[in-house]
Amino acid sequence: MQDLLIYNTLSNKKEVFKPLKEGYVGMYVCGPTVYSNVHLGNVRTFMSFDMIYRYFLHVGYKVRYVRNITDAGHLTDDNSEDKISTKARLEQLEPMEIVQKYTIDFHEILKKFNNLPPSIEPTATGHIIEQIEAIETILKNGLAYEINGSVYFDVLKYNETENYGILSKRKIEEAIENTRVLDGQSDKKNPQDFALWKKAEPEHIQRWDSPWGVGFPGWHMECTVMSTKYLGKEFDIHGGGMDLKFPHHECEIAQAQACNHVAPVKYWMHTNMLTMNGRKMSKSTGNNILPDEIFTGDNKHISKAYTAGVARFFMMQAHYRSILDFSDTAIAAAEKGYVRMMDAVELMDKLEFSAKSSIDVNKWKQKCYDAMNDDFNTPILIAHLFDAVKWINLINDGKETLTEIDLDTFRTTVNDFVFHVLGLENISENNVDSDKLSGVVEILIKLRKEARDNKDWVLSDQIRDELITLGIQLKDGKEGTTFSVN
RNA sequence: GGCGUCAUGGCCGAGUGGCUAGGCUGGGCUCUGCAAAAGCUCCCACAGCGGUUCGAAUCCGCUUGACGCCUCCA
Repeated sequence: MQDLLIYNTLSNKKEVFKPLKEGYVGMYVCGPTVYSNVHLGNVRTFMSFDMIYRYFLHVGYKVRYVRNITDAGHLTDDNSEDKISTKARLEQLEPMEIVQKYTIDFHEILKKFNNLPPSIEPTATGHIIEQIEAIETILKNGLAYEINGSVYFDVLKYNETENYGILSKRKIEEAIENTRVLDGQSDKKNPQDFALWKKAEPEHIQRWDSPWGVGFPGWHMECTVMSTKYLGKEFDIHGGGMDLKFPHHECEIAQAQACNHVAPVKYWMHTNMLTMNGRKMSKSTGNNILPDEIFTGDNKHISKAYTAGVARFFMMQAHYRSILDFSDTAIAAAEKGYVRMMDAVELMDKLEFSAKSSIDVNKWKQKCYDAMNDDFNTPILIAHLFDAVKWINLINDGKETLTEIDLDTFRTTVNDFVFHVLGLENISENNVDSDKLSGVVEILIKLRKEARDNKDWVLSDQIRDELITLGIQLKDGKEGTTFSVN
């Protein structure tokens, strides 16, 4: 297997990926808090890791991909209540009804974007016992303290022997100086300390018994517990959005270290933000666009509807570690390129082989793998795939040739990268009525050919123009006329 | 205020110390009844100011600007 470079945010360098166990990959990605609809920015992160998951599978790794559902414990701004409970009260539903509603939404959206489901999708509420056990271990190890029914992680104590800030590159001493002291209501010894367990006030709906009384777990605990349970005390990759680096992932490291006395993760991977109007998409600020609004075009930021495939292609054209700015012109440009690529891929099936090859297929194929092996560089991969698009058209025109073996390699490689690695789908396959439609269009093409043979340009152009208003484009070539549906 | 990231041609977006990313748009040509599609081709950018180097968009420093995190967020 060729070397695969991964940018590790722990070292801020590209490193050669060496799995803990040869041939196996353990990957944990922080999933959503299911208290509202996922927006396009959330989708980008999961889509990036879907691509990474797909590539590992493609090159032959056995992957256990764990992605959690946060259905409890995620605290609101004022730290008084968790998000699920707040939403439950607002919508007058059971917390688990909120969880169910938005979990289903999450799954449906990701499916539309052709994301593969993870191997395991554990929930925070399903691991309360494990979380309590882990908190007891941390208490026993002297790195947490209980006050008034809540348990907090003792960051300063931890920092005496370990490095709190190893991931986010913060220095705890400076952080203390720069932390605003809000008021005296907190039980924490130090503002940097974070909750492992929170006491539930009487009005709090989600609550569980614990050695410290009735309460609920802190946000960071679930990921530590579930990653350990399903991937081990040490595992290969932990991913998530850039904005989770601090405090969430920093806390995860501290918790795992406090429990198991070992650094939990070999490679930390962080995906960058999707912006709109130059600002991060965010649920709280309202600067976001929902997937369904993309599909219907019903959002002031876009001029028309776009398919999930186009949106996926748009995101794959940028590197996962770069900020990507969403705009109507950007996604419209991506759509054109996407359609051109898909048309070529479809045309590829009809190509015929020759006695000689005029293209070095194996060299090109290697370039595709080199791109992906360099920290999953999908923009470079797509650039190479557009070389393939060009060749497909040229072979079709008889200006380039491939032998039977080369053509076979070529087809397999294109299909592998376009469909299996990038996870794109061919739009025409989604068209249920495509058989009937193409039958009708073929009739019109035949009628138009008769008109053209009779030099009846008025009729032939009328057929062509009226079809184009329906989004059906005729393409006259040497071998006759074909069409595409937009 | 602290920490961090980034500044690329009309737009979107890759990138290595010297050799054309790619997509979209626009111009020209081929093909075509005319178009479209497809192909070929042109428009050779790298925030500013210094420095290192035979040579830097790519390394270093400073300036300016943008964004992210520090408080819930993928």
